[in-house]
Amino acid sequence: MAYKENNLPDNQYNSEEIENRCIAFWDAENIYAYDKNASRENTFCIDTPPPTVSGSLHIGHIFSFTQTDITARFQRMSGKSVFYPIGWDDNGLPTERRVQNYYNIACNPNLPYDPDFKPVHKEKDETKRKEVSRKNFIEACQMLTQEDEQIFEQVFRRIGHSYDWSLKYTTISPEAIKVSQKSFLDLYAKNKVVSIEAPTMWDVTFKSAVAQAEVEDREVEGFFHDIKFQVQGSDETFIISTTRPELLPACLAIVANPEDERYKKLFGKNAIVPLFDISVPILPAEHADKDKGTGIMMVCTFGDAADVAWWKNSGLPIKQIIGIDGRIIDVDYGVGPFSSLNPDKAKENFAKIKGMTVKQAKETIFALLRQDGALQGEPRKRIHSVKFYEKGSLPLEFVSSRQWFIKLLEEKNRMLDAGNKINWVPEHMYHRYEEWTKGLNQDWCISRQRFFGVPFPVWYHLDEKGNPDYNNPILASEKQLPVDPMSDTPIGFNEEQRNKPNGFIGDCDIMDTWATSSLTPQIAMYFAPKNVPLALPFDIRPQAHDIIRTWAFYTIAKALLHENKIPWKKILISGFILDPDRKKMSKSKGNVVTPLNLIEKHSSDAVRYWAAKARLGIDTAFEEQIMTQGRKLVVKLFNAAKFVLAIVANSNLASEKNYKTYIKNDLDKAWLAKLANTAKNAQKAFLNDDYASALDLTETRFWDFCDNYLEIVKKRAYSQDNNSAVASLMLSLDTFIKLFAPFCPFITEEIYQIRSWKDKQDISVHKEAFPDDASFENLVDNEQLYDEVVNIIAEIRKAKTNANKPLKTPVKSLQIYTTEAMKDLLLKNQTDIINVGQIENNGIIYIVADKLDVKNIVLDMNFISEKK
RNA sequence: GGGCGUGUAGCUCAGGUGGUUAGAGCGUUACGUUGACAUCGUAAAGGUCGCAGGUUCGAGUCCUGCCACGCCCACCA
Repeated sequence: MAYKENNLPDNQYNSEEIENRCIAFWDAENIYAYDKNASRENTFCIDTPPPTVSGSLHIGHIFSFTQTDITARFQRMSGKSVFYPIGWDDNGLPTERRVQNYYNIACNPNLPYDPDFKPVHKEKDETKRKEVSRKNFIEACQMLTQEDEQIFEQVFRRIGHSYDWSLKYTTISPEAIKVSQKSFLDLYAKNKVVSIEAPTMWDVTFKSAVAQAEVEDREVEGFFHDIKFQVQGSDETFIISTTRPELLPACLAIVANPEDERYKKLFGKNAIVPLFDISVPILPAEHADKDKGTGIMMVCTFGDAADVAWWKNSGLPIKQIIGIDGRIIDVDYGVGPFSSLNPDKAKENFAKIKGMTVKQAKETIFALLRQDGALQGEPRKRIHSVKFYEKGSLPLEFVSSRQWFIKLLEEKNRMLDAGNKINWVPEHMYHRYEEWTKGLNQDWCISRQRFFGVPFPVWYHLDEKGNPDYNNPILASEKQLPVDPMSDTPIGFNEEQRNKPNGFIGDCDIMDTWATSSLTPQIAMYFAPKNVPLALPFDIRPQAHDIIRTWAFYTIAKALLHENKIPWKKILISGFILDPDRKKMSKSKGNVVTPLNLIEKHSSDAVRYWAAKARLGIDTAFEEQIMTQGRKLVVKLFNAAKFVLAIVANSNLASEKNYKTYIKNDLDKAWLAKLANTAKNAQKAFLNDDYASALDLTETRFWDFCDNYLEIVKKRAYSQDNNSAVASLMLSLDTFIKLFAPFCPFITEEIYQIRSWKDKQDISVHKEAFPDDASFENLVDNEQLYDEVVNIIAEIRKAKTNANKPLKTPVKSLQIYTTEAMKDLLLKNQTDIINVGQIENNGIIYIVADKLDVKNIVLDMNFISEKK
């Protein structure tokens, strides 16, 4: 397709027009298509982060994704076939939460499917959420994510990311589900995944298990309650300080440090739990700290991870009183673990908290303790940190349930090895990975009691009484994938046998979203054309540092367990965008500076410039002024190009493709030597993953071009003998648009397309080779000449400015001190100096010296600018 | 408590292997507008390079200690 009807430069820079033109052109010409015929060595594979589609795009996304795009574009210009897929991570809890709020619905898996239900967006709906079936809920999730994904795609296209959109995937797509389920089956076959019933960290709001990596600590206000316990069969008492009095009925035992003299005498005896009169043993335990609280504590099922750890070795029964919804469940005080010495009293007190939330139960128990006289003094306030699910609002509880776990604890050393083989940029980010891996203390819980995600490809036999046999799951065969055990039937059964004795049930859980996202390289390859030379390890994984312990860690784990390989050779860690107060930028403020607003205000190229200015791994404060600076650069590029094109149009070389042969002038060659150096250094910086330096170098040289070189050759370019100057300007412009192309793909493409010396082979600047030494062969010489001329001109300008005179004020005379060798060269090329400095005939006196100096500049003080 | 990072001009940031008067952009001030410039250019002011020691002929750069800030992890009755 033709890039533009009329290839003349526009009068003014119009970012939106150029952006729309480029996007349509790139799309039509498939500029960024992955070349499947390239060999693996000639392919650059990127494991792109699939953004979570659960709301709006944040400026932080634009920041880091653009940095990756710059790298991709450089690699493409270096001759690589770039495998640059994009996907949307749409499965998982964030999506469910957004869907619940957006449509004001909630999933109730017990309801039947309603084919007529259509979700409608509800703005600030205060009414109770409408309950819908699992299938209706999943459909609502699909509907909203598709809408969100279109918006994401528009923004990513507008900012000029060079993905191959034909490789687009979503993590909830049947194909991704297939890859993810296959991964599960492979791990099962390798005995790396198990289902066990055990106390697990549990979010009561989302009613789901969570993994260690999704947990964060938060400082909350709590109260120490001092509670008096009586030793059974004696008058002795002791005080326990606890922040969780509501767990009193779940108390299993009392423990103190074995070395604690105060309590040694109690070991072997029993204590009476107040209010419930349950007799519990008093035991020594290493994890009890003499100096904390009163030195003696209760172990409950389950107050925290220490309780879980201790319980595992204790042989004592579980007393679970907190249900999956965070409310107190019913228990029997007559028999079993809750047996009370005074069942009526226990039942009466327990009835008062049954069904309550943890918070309500805490208050009720507090009041009961006070009434009972077991409470000593007033509760004491304390700030302590408590574990939360990162997306939750209530503290995590430990709830015993059956969950699938990937056995990562036994892989710690191999995980450390694998991490070590990967090149971390910046290097110190490896420490985060290392520390997290070393500190791992639980296997990876991958089951979630949610709905919108990848189902486990698993069913269970039901025995004659209808009880499931979890130890011998029925696995889907690979040919069946993707499979939903809640609607698909296992091989060898018919649907009639579902939920019937001697029949089967489906596993109703779904997988942790990371269980699928950790397969992004495999998913991307699955979506690629068949029989292409793609394989692990990919070349790079770009990502931010907050998800090293999740995305990076889990992806490394999967590649290791499945293929015994590292997933990528290099991981590039981007920094964060911070608020001006240096906190991580909040979503609320993100509303003010949405990516699209910024693009419209400053242009895509300018926003990209802003992203490119930041170094990898470094958090930076958001500063919009950098986009303003970027826009100035883009406008300058546009204007300089227009100027050069106008000069070329008036020359003999207007459509001369082989213009380079006309470059003969010493000063032009000296300038080109500077430019060639810049290209070489920019390339070096790129190869070092330092795109920011590449931009700095290019930008500096470009302003030098505008401020100095263009001014120097202007007169000569308009003169009769102008071929060398014009050709040099052509080469300079061609070089600059290639150097800037990875950063500013729009303006550079625009200039590339409207050049008069473009021919049929010139498809796109983004298909051109990045400038190297060969581009300047035999065209560079004596760069020192250029430096000297620029210095001389600077001195002349300074003299004029200091005299408060216009720059076109004529110079009557000046003395140039320079070396013997340079003197001849300057003399030979002095026309340019005379032109730009407005120096009168025979005004320059050369004096041989050790180094350059300019002295005794005499201005024509009678000169008056015409305008005044 | 452990680990990592950062601290350079009013602001945002650059400153391989230690080497002459420490840089850029923005902002401020003054002047100008030269054949492209929704402007652009020229120039000026502005820094005890967090603090204190040490190594060295020489330290923003290397070493030690301290301070401040940020992030990650662990503990948390």
